[in-house]
Amino acid sequence: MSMEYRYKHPHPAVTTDIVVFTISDGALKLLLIKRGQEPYKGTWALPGGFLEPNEDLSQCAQRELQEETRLQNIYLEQLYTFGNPERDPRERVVSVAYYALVPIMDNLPVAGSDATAVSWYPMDKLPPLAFDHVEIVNLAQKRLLSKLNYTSIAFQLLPETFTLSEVQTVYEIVRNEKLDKRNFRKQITKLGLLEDTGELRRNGSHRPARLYRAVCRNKVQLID
Amino acid sequence: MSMEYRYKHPHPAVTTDIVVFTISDGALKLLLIKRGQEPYKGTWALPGGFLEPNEDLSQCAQRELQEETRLQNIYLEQLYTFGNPERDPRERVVSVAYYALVPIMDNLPVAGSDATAVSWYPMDKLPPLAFDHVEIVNLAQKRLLSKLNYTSIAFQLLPETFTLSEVQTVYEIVRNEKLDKRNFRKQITKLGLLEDTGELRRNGSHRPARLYRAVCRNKVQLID
DNA sequence: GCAAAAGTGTTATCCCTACACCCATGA
DNA sequence: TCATGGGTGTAGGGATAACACTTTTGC
Repeated sequence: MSMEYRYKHPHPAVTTDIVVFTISDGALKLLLIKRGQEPYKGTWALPGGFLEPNEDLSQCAQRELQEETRLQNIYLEQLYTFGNPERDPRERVVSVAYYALVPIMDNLPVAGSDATAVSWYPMDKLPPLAFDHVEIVNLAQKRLLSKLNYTSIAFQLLPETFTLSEVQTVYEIVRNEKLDKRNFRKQITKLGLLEDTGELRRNGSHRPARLYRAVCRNKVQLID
Repeated sequence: MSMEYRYKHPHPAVTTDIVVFTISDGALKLLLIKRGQEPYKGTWALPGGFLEPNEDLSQCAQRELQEETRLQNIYLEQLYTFGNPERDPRERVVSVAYYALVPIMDNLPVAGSDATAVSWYPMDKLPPLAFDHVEIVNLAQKRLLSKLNYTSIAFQLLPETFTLSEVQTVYEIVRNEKLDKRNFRKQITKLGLLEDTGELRRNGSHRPARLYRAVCRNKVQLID
């Protein structure tokens, strides 16, 4: 394809970048991709790419996300749009940033579609990032933290069924503080978002834990 | 200028649209502009326009806002980015929406730079809007309402100095409900955001009201 | 029986809500 | 003196925060 696209006025390129969070090994982690081309070749960066002519912004983010993780039904929300004229050395690029939450899993998928390196990094040990991606990541973390307080977003970081201790762990890791077990359970159950599955999980050599399900896992809602 | 801009891949046009709110005559009002050209010629629309090659997104919004209102130092915040491929019939347009808050004024400026009609509409009597602007306006109103609860954004709708009753009026109009005077005053003063100017405003035939100033009017901050 | 995580209540404090009257002024 | 909006306090109920022991299981 050597076709050219012509416009009477200058048009910036538009991309989406996705901040993909998950929790594993007791830490909040971020999905990064090692760039295979200039600029910033060899530097870690957020997954993302150019907007196709006939897709909506969220479709673009979803497509890019799936190309990197092969994951379906991942929670995805628009974060902010970054348009500093200098943010990409090649040309003017406006990037619509999204963030995504991948549920806790035993085997985190990282298979990239091509030979590029893909890896989960703990938020407190991030490598240097390309472009203005540090800024995007910081904003996403701030948003996640504050949404935890007034929405049911935490369940997007949990699998279909989970124990109350696992919910508490999500809150503790994202907020980076220990919480009181009894108070936490009172609060979280009072919200009416949890349904007891009636099943138990027998884990190690200790009392089994009740398994719960989020009443509406498909939509994040305001609470209180 | 008959110059053409060429790209190897299709690039959408990028615009900003601004949802400009103010309060007057006891109602939340929105600044609208009657379109002078197709598409949607003669229909009311949000102020906004194309991103220039060397300006940041917020600069673009600020510039468009100033061209319509001649106002400086207006609070401006990015809202959301709209990119439905069908949202503009001419070409693919991605619009970064902002919202702006204009303080209560006696003489609201509406002088457009050119001959276009510019007008403030009460939110409960909006005319039909061009493009997807209804959607943008609804989202902005929702955002304003929720930010009122956890930030000091209300002071952006007030002049330099103001009475407690005026603050209460802002809350009542945006939230569309009456509030208890004593409880409101206790809450708002407890936040530590208000500074007593020591001056009084003598208004009508009643006791004069104390005038207050927002401690940090230049930055909107989280409260609680 | 012992280690390890699950589960469970009470009390003191703070915050929110409901509610009604006096004050200072201009006409 | 009257009409108008400005200004003030208290009491009851509900939410929040601090705090420790028993239960169930696997080994």
